[in-house]
Amino acid sequence: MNPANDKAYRERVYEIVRRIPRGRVMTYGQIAGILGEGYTPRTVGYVMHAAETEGVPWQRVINSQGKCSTGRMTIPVNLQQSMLEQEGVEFDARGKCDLSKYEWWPEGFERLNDEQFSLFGQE
DNA sequence: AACTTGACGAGGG
DNA sequence: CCCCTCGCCAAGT
Repeated sequence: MNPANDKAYRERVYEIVRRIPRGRVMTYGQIAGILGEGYTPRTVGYVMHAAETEGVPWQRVINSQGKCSTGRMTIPVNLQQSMLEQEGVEFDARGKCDLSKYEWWPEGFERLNDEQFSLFGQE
């Protein structure tokens, strides 16, 4: 099966992203780690392409260095960064934010198996 | 089918 | 802290 073409595959990523609180962020690798099997930081990044149209707060997902890496694509880095700044996330002059301060972990879900995922969607 | 290019990340120098 | 290499895996050419 082709992960990126599988709706359920993408939904797992979005399900997590939708839960990131305002003013907090998660990294691609972190999400891949939580989902486990079949997910890698790269595929999570790829799935985020379509996030804009899926109604998820895509701006809250950044790279492991605390920077926005949208620059090479259609979305300008400054847009993502300014959206986050509007939520209260502070960046230094080099465009990096303090992950130890803003990184968010969904409570109790350091790693998800199938059973946990079904619970994850419910409040 | 080969080859390049990413919204990535860890590790070494 | 910056730069490079390598592993990763899907897409575009």
